[in-house]
Amino acid sequence: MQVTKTLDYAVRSLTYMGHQPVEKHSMKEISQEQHIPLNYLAKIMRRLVKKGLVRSSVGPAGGYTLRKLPNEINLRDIYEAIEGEIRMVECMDKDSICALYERCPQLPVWDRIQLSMIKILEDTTLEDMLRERKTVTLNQVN
Amino acid sequence: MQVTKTLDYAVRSLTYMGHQPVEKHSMKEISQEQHIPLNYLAKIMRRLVKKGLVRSSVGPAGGYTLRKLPNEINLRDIYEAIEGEIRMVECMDKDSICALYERCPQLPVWDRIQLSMIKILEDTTLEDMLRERKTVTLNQVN
DNA sequence: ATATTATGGAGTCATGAAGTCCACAATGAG
DNA sequence: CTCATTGTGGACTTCATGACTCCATAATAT
Repeated sequence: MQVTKTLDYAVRSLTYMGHQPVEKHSMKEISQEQHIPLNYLAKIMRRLVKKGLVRSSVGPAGGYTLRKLPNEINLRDIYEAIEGEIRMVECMDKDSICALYERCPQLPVWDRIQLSMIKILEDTTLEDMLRERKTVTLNQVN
Repeated sequence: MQVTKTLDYAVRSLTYMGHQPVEKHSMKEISQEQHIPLNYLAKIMRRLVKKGLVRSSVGPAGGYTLRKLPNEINLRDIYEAIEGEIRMVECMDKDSICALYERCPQLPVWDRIQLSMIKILEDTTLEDMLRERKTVTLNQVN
């Protein structure tokens, strides 16, 4: 039940791009600014492109741009782009116990947790996180 | 962000024992009834004993008993007995980015999710899960 | 005494996260 | 046109961890 490094990288890259949403950002730039291994970032960006979160252009002066405004991209989108569908439990031991003479008493619990998680993820946009950052920065300056 | 099989086994064993909370249940019995590999269950039970959730006695007619009533054992206890402290994020890249010129804009989000998760886990007791099971069983009979 | 039950710890196996490498494709600048 | 720059696709490596297995040992009821 952990946030993977890969997801962390993705979120960081996107928040970074969200700073100037219209500009193009090269992989190299993102990698350096956010301290993400270049080759690994490449892999991550591919997924984000494929899932339609960012647009890419190749060649010199190529790079990535957000496809939507920061307030239109929520964390669920990002999560699912990287990790796939959100699911906390695989139903285990399908054949014998669960199916036959009792139903899993745990499932409702994990379901509730999962739902509340999804809701929070959906309610949080890139913009929220950008705001978070600016506030903190300002606090630190004062 | 997955419920491990180990945790599943633990919860299932405990709900099973919660059925007759005072009785002693041998590992073999639990293993067979719940379809959990005996040797692996041994490992899990050790943790539950060490963390004070169940009491054990060895020798013939030995076995395990719940140390508290089912309504006094919540899922957080079980979770932490098996997986250790609940924590969704390790703060990554501690040295450079986070600490120096900005604070992580993601942290508040993961915190919120984690808190809501913990709350639900705490609010759910073994008894709740037992009730769940009985209800379902009755439904199936009718 | 002995069979039964739990304890402790080492060892195995498979999977997946995290990261590396490299050959290839697109494209803007001179 | 060509060449340096930037992204794409995929194979490969490394390491940690979950999910077991095995075995030798300790306690104890009969």
